[in-house]
Amino acid sequence: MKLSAKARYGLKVMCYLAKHEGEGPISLPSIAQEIDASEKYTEQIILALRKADLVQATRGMSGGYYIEKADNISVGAILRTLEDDLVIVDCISDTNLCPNKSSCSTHVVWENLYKEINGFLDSMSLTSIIRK
Amino acid sequence: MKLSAKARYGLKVMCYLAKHEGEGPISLPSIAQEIDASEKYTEQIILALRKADLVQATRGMSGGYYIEKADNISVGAILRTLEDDLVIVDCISDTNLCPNKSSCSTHVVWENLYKEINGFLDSMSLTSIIRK
DNA sequence: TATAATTCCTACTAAATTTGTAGGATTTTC
DNA sequence: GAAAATCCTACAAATTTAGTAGGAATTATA
Repeated sequence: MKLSAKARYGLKVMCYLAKHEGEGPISLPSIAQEIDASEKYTEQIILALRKADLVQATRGMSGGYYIEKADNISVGAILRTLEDDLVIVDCISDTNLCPNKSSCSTHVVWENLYKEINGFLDSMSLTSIIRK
Repeated sequence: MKLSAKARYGLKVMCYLAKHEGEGPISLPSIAQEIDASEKYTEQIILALRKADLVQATRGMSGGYYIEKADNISVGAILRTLEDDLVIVDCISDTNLCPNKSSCSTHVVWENLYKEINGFLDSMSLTSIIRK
């Protein structure tokens, strides 16, 4: 039940971009340096975030990455894209895996824990966590 | 952020034992069959639970495992013993890892998420989840 | 129009962790 | 003393995570 490095770095990236919202694109080297990871690794993380439409990019010289509305981006949305939808136990997403779903005492626990985690993380926006 | 098989099987074991509280010791082969895992693997899981004092055992012929007070055992306590204390990110337990703890926007998120998860799981007793 | 700085995309490798197996020691009942 | 059980530790296989690498495509600017 450890959070992946991808998710940890990813949220750092998003915080950094959120702090500089409206200042134009920020280049990969700057971001990688800020979060203290290699450029190549950082790139992969941002790629995922961009494909989930949480980050915007402009290519070419003087391009880079930026965030559009930090206030509308929840921590939950970020972690779900980097952490396999935050599915903590497969049986809650793939119902075929759990034929006796209704009679299983543990299934209820996983399902409620899943909701708890997601509810909590969705209640936090990027802006809310950077101003503290 | 996946729960380990150990934790999943472990909670199943505990539910099974809780359902038979007061009926005397239940042998490893019975438990392994119930949760659909090998005896050797099940044994390791129960060993951990016993060392955490969540399960009692009697050795020798006609021995086995049993639970004392299912009502006093929280799901949180079970998962913490099988899941590295439910520490989702190392910086929340090993403070040396996070020198800039106070200025780090993400640290607060992990810390609160940790509290949220533990609080939720601690609020559920074994008995509460098996009668449903 | 060439060049440099940038993002985009995919494949692969190394390290770490998880999952599960195995073997034998110890204890207790009958 | 034999059988049935728990106890304990070491190890192997499988899976996942973390990180590296290389090159294609795009764009500003000199």
